[in-house]
Amino acid sequence: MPELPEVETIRRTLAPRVVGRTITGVRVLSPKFVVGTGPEEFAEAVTGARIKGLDRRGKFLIMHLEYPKRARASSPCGGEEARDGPAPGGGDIIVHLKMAGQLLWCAPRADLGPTRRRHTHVVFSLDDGHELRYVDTRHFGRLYFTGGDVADRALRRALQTLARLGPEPCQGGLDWPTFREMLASRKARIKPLLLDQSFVSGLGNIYTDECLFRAGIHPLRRASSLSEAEARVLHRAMCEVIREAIELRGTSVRDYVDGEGREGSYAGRLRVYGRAGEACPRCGTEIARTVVGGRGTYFCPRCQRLGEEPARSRTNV
DNA sequence: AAGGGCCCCTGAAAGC
DNA sequence: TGCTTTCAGGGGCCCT
Repeated sequence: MPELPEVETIRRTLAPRVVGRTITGVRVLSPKFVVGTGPEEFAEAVTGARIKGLDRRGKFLIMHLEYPKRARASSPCGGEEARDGPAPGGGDIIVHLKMAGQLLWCAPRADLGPTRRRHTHVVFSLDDGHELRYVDTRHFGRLYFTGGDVADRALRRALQTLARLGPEPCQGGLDWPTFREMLASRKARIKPLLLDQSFVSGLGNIYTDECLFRAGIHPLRRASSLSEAEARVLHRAMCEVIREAIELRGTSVRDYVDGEGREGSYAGRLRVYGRAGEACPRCGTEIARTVVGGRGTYFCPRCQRLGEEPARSRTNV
């Protein structure tokens, strides 16, 4: 469940290790993780490329590649065929870790244990002797190669999603008056809306619950029903939570580790997520758990009131 | 536009 | 103890 703070932490730990390095080899152990091109073509395409930069957008990691000038290997079918293949010498690698993906920088002989070994899907060899391994126990994550087949449905989909990401919820990505306006035109419930990456990008299930708790807003409130003051408080809560989580290098519940395999330490700071039945740190009421939009949702029923709309489900007299 | 449901996938936890 | 079932979750996709 890497969300913005985790992906940013991974980016920060990996960047100094891999930027400037040249990829000397690629092993694709599970073809389905590479989108946009076949495993052999992928390996052939990016071998020899230099990692020019490592960026993050929302929960996506973008590995910018730079290609040396090289003579096209002569095609067995003759030169004319080359135009139909993947774009020669081009393409970046876009990674989405989804639930449990890990990008690990390590020594080539590093033993990451049986579970990770079993779920190592792509291995990049770097020119300084290290490796960058893509490990994913849940098999949800993907590596998209932008130099691949432009007609590939999954690739196009991912690029479109990336292009349509909403602003980041903090660090100058979004000021609160704009946020207030964005909320005002939406009837959706606030939690699913914050999870919508085309609305704001980077929030996942954990931080959404934390932000709403901090702002004292019930996850089922309609976005447009939030007052100006509430919008402002929520905006501030998002900035604070994200900033603090990045400072503490992310939240490790289950699988998350950074680019060097280290856990983050924000888990101890979570106030509601995963704490059903425990006392609310603010008022002592038991933290409740419910399901919103199919996601486990934690909140304090006293600090986060649902004032609006009569709960028509079962308001026993 | 909004929302519900299913799917992908497997380790961990709960249930028996 | 050990086997079986349930659950978690980001996001695509389909349907209403």
